[in-house]
Amino acid sequence: MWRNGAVFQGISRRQLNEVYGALSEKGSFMRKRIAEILAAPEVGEQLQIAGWVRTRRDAAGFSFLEVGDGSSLANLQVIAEQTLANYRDEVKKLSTGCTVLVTGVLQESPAKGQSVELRADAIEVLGWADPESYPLQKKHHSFEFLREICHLRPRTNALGAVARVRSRLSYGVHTFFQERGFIQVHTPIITTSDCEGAGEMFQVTTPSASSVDSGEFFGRPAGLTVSGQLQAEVYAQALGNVYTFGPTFRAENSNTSRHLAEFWMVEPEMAFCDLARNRQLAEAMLKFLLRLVLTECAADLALFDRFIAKGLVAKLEAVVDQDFSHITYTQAVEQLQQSGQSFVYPVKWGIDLQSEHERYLTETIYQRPLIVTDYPAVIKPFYMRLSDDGLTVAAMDILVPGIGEIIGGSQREERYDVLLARMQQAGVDPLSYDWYLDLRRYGTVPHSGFGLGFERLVQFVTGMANIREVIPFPRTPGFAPC
RNA sequence: UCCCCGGUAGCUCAGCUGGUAGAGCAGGUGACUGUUAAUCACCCUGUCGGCGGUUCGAAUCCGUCCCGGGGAGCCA
Repeated sequence: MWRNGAVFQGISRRQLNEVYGALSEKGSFMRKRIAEILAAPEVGEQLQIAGWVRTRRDAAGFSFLEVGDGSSLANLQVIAEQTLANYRDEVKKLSTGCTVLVTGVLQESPAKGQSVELRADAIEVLGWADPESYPLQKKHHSFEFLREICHLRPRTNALGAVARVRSRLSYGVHTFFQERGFIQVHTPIITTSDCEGAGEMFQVTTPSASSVDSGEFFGRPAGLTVSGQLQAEVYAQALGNVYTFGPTFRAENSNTSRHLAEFWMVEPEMAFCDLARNRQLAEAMLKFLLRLVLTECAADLALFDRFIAKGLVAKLEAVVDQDFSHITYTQAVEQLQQSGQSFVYPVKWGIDLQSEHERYLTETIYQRPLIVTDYPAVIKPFYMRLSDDGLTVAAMDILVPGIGEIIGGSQREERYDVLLARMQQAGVDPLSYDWYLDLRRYGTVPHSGFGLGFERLVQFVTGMANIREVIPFPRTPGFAPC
């Protein structure tokens, strides 16, 4: 227990009291997170937990309460004896979803299923959950149903595990880049530049925009960002290596298990960097993140492995251990043509690879993450660097089994004349990208970067089939309940 | 947005070629039990996704809209 002046994990007792204290009607208390208790159980320790009742089972003269507080997948079993003052009136009426504050002593469990359990000295009910109307039951629910109650779904095992893994991955993204000297840049969410080729923009304006002189709040049409790349390039060409990690918006009417209208994207941008190093960084980053969750989220991954995607952990371990395969677009086309596989869309040099092609490459031929580079210039955006052959650009896609494209990136066109010509070919007005051209007029540098769809990463790591389950509050066409 | 499939009790689903509904789980009551998706008995539950049409009669057939799933496009 706490002693005055003690510091726990760098947090002072006063700070912890600010967070956890004074919640109970019986005065302040010091709850211990179940994850901490189970990580280093001390039999005989007097402690307090607070959490949600997962289930209550009655035995002769006492009840079992399974209590979870979200700190871990595992719950703590509470023994509630009938000698408790409120046993008959309250404890016996506890049901799934109720919130309780339990004070007691940790003891060894005589039965199988758990090594320790909390023998309650007092149980305070903080919140009831009427079993007649509480939607969550002690049984499996479909993810489609849970999506309709996304304010309650993080209380389930699977969605809680997703939230913990997602948080860890987010932390890992920052760790990876910060440890390598990358500067985080907060690129704008409201933007007036369309990152060409990145999809439809949501318009941003205000009903009273007409009261602003030009009729546009920002003096020109504005929208929610579809990519932070162009602005990240600005900072890369001042600070060297930068990254941006923030929300991204696409107004596409996409209805798939891999698309959201609002999602999070990780976009590093490196000055003095070519496509090969860009590729290496992307592979290193993915392996770093996978290694992180394999070691730090093992219990949550085990849940996914068992119930969501059999063999998940072995698959992730294999990705960490193996080198990613790398082929050029031209080689990909040849291999698809020679595969003997018949596709709905015939493979021909010059067409973009379709989903069926990408899946066949990564799932059937290579059976591991695959990097495809050097795509035809005609199917890629103007900012990608034109290669010496004049036909291809220094682009790369990283394809993973089950998801398809998880990363898209390129070396950027740093030559003013070539960039200008590519803009004109693409029908992009150079005047509206004058600031972008300035970066090539003054002290231009070869540079590269990529975009990682964060939710697709979480999907890949958790094995969740639908991207709507790996973001807390999914936004899709016709859906944004809270 | 396009193609295919689906929408029936709180949840997961059954309901053949039209005759206005049923199971398991959950919930309630009781019994039993160091239980752990506890067990046993009894009880309760429905605008059959919305609207319109065909028919004596529609959960069932037709049209349309909404929502979900699978695939595609767009992409991350």
